Amino acid sequence: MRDGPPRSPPRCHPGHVSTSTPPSAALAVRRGRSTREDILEAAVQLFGQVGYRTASLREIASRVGISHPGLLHHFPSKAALLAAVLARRDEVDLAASQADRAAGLPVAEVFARVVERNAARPGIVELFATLSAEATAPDHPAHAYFRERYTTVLAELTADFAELDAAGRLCPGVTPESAARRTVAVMDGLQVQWLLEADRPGTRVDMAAEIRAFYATLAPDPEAS
Amino acid sequence: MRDGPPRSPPRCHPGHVSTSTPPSAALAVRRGRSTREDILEAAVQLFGQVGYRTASLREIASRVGISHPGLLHHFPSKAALLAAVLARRDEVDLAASQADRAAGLPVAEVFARVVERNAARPGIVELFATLSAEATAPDHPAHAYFRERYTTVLAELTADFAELDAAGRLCPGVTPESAARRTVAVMDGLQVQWLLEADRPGTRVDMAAEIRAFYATLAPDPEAS
DNA sequence: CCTACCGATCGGTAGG
DNA sequence: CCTACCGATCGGTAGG
Repeated sequence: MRDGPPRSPPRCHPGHVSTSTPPSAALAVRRGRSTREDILEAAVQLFGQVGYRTASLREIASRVGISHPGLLHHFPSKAALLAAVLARRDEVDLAASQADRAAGLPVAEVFARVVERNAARPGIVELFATLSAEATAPDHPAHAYFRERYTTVLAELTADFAELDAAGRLCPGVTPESAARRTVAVMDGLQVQWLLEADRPGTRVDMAAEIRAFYATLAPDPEAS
Repeated sequence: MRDGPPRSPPRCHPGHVSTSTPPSAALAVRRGRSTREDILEAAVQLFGQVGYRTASLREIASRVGISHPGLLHHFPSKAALLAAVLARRDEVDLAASQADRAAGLPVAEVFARVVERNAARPGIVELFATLSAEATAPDHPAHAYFRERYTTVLAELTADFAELDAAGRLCPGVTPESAARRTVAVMDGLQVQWLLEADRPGTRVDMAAEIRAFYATLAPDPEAS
């Protein structure tokens, strides 16, 4: 039985390849773009599709158009590549969320936008859904990362809900910590449903809408009534 | 780098090994118990710990005390073993839930008990959390299984919530389908948090309590107020 | 960045 | 249920 990912030709980025590109330019097709970036992007995709452990450096390298020792020239080991992928995601996501927060958006909206951005990039959702389950194993190279990530996110969210609670806007009977856990859980769980429905676009969950509706049951929008 | 599971001696079942067992009986230690059962149990554990793709037949076989071709005598392929594991779980879980329903327990309690049973068997939780994320890939051998599973569970739960809704007991603004999706999502998401907290028992999520509290925000218990 | 190679491990089969 | 083996694939290294 074959379980691996289907082989695909090296991926190119939109705008980097045009029909007028002469065949002789094929080898230079990545010119002007860092190989490191290409590797990171391909790694996000494959880690997301098959998980970290099943993904092979050879497959990632081939999608970028280099050999696998070539890849190891940029990242000294498979675990180092994973770490770089995770660090990159954190940078990008954190920056976007902080911008939203700085713009004065309510916490509920900041979260809904995170989900909205995710829904536009299935590869990222696959990556985190697959990895967070895989990294549940204590000897997984991303185990510490995900533990810290969840601890941090839960603490931040708990603080946000505690603020709402102090303002009397948290539903009675719901503790800030419980609200935080549930919010993270709903986000994670909806992603699995969403991924499983990838091939029936019509009936797919609208993750952002669900999150907004869910949030409203925890801390009703004061302007809504 | 080594990513695989730590090697462990063949597992024995409580009650099957006593300190008075003579060393010469070691090879016959499985007598009286079906090898098939032992294989299934070991497979649940390893699939849960490292995922289906990373788990090896050799490791499972060695935990049972047989060779890997010996394992293939009982299950003709790795995918067949996975199918058997999933079928077994469905049998057991379905029977327990139907008994609870037949006993007249409200839907909320039936679900809380599913979670309670899960919390007592970390291996099963690991199995489903890991597999459901892994099986998100369309070419995974359990992809169809999990698609059907989610479709079925969501449909059943939606029907349950529609009944509550008809009785006027569903929170306003929440559709039965949305309530179902959220319930499943919270269960799945809490499991990931719970698994990541495996080594700090004190602060671990109480999954069943969270589910009960969550459910109460969707369809408040009429006797509670 | 390459070719060439290493030891290890994989699922499955042959043949008993 | 076993030993012995298969072709394929893995992460990483040597050496350039």
